[in-house]
Amino acid sequence: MHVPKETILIVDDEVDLLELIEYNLKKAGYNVLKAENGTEGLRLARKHHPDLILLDIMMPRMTGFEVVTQLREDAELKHVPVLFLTARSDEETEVHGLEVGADDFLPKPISTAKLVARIKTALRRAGDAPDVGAELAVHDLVINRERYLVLRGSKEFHLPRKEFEVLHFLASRKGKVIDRQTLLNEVWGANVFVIDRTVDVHIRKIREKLGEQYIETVKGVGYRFKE
Amino acid sequence: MHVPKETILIVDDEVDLLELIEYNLKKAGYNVLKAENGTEGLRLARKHHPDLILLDIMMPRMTGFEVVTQLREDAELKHVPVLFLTARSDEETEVHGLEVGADDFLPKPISTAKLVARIKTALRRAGDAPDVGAELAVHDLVINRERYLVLRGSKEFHLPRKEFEVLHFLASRKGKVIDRQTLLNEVWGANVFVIDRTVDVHIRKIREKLGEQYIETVKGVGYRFKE
DNA sequence: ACCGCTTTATCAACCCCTTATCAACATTGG
DNA sequence: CCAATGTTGATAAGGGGTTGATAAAGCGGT
Repeated sequence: MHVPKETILIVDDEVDLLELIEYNLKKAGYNVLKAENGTEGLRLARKHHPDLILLDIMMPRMTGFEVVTQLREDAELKHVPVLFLTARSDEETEVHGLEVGADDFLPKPISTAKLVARIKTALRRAGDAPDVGAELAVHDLVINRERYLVLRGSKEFHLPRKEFEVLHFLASRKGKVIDRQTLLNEVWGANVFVIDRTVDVHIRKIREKLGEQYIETVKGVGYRFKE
Repeated sequence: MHVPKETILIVDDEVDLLELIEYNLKKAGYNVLKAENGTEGLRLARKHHPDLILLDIMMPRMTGFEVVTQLREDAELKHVPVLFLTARSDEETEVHGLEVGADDFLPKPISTAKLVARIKTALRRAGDAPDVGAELAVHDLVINRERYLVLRGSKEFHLPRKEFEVLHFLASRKGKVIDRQTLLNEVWGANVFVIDRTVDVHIRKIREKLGEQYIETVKGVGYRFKE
């Protein structure tokens, strides 16, 4: 069994440190992406979906806090663990960092052993989350996330992105009733200005293509993928 | 809407510190369980399923490491977040602690603000994981809130929203008599203009579907879920 | 211009609340 | 002790309003 290496994004404006950490993490077996400021970090995160992000707080133009805030609003990135790495270790900063949605708060400098231990821990936790693999088999369907494709037997269904994401989200939590707001938060991303009637339309489109037998309406509450 | 407070188990052999932390966490709104050694801590954990465990490492008879190892082998407790809290802050100990399955590693002493921030973060992450505690088993019924359905054996009952909420509220307080006004406040929400005869009708609907054997009328007072 | 996402509009279903009536039981006056 | 009356809950039924389904059109990007 070959385990693909996890990818870690490091964002720090001190280039020397950036390269030192990169060296150490690569030696520990990770893929590494680098960014020298928050804007670039966000861009790389959205493009490559790293498994974890190491983030400096004090950076020109955009602080680490702002980066995390933006990450947490993005449906695709909201569950990526973020570790703050900074020389500023005053209490207020730390508390604020954790509250804004970071997963850990590490002093700078930090030994490689400690850093790797913290990274492993964060990745392990993220692995506990309902993060399904590339394929999700449910009922007589196979939902393949890599190929954006749904299979029933040998028949292929090509769903557009949002429809696919909605189906995938419901199927990955089959049995559970999901309310529209949760769907909007998880599939569309937080504070995106979208009316929740939109969800109905996507549900209907999915039912048109796959049939009525999968998604059940729970009036006044939400939708559920039948068990 | 009622939000049950999270329960935190503290395990430390220094009684003074135990009580100090207890005081601070209670003030922050948590339920607190205390244990003065690892064995007792494990016993309490298995009995009460706390939402988070604060664990000292250096304790007589059983170290924190051993406690975590045992916790991680228990299916019911393997996902409960564990925060180590200790005066020993040498690197080897910390790395080992994280590797053995702890979620965080905090120096002792620590300010209340930092401690609470770390606790919140750990609980938030745990909340992302699948939630097992959403089921309420009572009599021969299983009331599953996240699936919004009631099971008796293999038979499923789909109750509309209000009926479900009423049943769930009564069942979660089985034995207690609940008067109509309380039901209206808790299920319908405060300051909603609804006549309390409405409650009767919903009770009747529930009885029609599930039978008479669950909800008992206490004349002049309210309703009670039979024990 | 096509395609996918979102909104809007209309319609149908059904849930929730009310109302009305009846039954059970308690209370009061004779 | 009994009848009359009041109180309280059970039951049946209907209307109003909320909610979801559906069709269709607008919109923005590729």
